[in-house]
Amino acid sequence: MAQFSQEFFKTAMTVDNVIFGFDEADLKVLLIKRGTEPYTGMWALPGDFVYPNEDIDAATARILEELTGLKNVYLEQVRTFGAVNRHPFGRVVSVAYFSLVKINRFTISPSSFAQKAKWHSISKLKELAFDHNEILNACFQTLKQRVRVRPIGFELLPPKFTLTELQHLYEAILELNPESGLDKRNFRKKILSMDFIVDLNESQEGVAHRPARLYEFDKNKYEKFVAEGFNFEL
Amino acid sequence: MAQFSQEFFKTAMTVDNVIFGFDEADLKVLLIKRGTEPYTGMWALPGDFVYPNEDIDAATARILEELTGLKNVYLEQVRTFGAVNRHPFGRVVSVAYFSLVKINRFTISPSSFAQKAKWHSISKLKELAFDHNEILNACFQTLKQRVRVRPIGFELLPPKFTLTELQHLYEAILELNPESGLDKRNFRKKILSMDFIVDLNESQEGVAHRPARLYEFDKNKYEKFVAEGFNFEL
DNA sequence: TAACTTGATGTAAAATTTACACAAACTCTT
DNA sequence: AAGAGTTTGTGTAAATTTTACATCAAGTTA
Repeated sequence: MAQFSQEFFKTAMTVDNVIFGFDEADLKVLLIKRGTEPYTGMWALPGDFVYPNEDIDAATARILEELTGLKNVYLEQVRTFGAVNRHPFGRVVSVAYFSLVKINRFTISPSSFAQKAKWHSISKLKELAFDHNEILNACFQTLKQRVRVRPIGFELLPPKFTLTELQHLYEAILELNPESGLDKRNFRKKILSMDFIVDLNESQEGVAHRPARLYEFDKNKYEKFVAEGFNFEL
Repeated sequence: MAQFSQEFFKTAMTVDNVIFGFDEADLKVLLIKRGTEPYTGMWALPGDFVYPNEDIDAATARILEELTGLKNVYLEQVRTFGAVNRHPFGRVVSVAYFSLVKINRFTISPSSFAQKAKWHSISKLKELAFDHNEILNACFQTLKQRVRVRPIGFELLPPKFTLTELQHLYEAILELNPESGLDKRNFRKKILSMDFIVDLNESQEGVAHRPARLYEFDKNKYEKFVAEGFNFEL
């Protein structure tokens, strides 16, 4: 084993956060336009250095709050990227996270460090700064897996949602094309068999067709079922 | 965003590796007895600093090879632990990996950095150095999930194995007690329906009972099936 | 009031999962 | 060499889950 030595204390840590949002029928990612070297002017994941006295999770929550104003957001660590030459200015190791936000519940903070920030459809991404394409992709794959086995999709929807919205969300995340998509009746059967998705006895208003019923995700009920051995699976 | 500054280049990176092995009926972890400060004399995960010009994956492979002599081992990154005070000597961020080895295919290297290394049953672990209990636990949970959905259990078995051995392996990893365990006939039915687990037409020798047939995992066949859309699931 | 759009709903067939018990093959002991 | 001891290997029926599929209902707009 290497001797304990100051020689090893020369790495910089960053976090990069893949912020997912869902808008109508599209899964989106919030990217910033870089205002500083390197990769100035390119789109990149929002991220920052981890401060010396800051936990890594906290750094991620911090940049998310700076950018969106949101606290208590769903956040999950995915993987750490530390290839020797991934950053042109030195050894910079980045811990990747993804987070799930309700896209219409906030406006991107203008006072933010980002020169410019914008939602991008996941299906139309260009080349990003650093190894951010790779990071984004790893986070997307993890989201795909998680969403089938944990009830986290709701984090992307408004508190009251219709079953069609929920279905479209899953189809977007799982990249199911319209017709190999999920069967409407079977989807609803499965969802409604989960008693923590509760019918609010309210309807949509102002739509030019039969209004859909509204539902909400009851987290407390969900946790109670889990404690009794229930296992979410889509 | 913080200005780019040398102030951030003061972190040390380590890797810690949860090396799993399977012996008879028990899932085990290879731990070392620490010979240096801090936590001298305590059991810990094998790990080391990441060198300035070394990729993180490579550092993990290096310490694994130093300790076991093995190359080309199954290795998976799990999560990064970076709580501010996790290391008493400074900011040390650790990337956790697990690896799967065939426990009888090597002897622990005496020329290793470890004062002493020993296999420990996963079910009887004491207190470990640093946050290594937490790390070990995270890796074990990840293994539990992975093993149901990827054919990695074979990495822990000799190249030729019996179906009973395979079943015991799964029971150990999934922590199924003998009788809520897997049904023998159903387990074999499922395994044998996967055509990449091939009957070698050989039998055990020297056992004091009916000898079992030997099988092997055919990775090429498996990958062919995957390419055709097959999805492993136990 | 007719046309348009999306919402809501049930059933039968197919596939998968579960539960379960006994004869076969080998070694060891006497 | 016969019997005891131990683990291997195998099939079927019932229960459950998954799949495929079409029509009427409830609103708005022209």
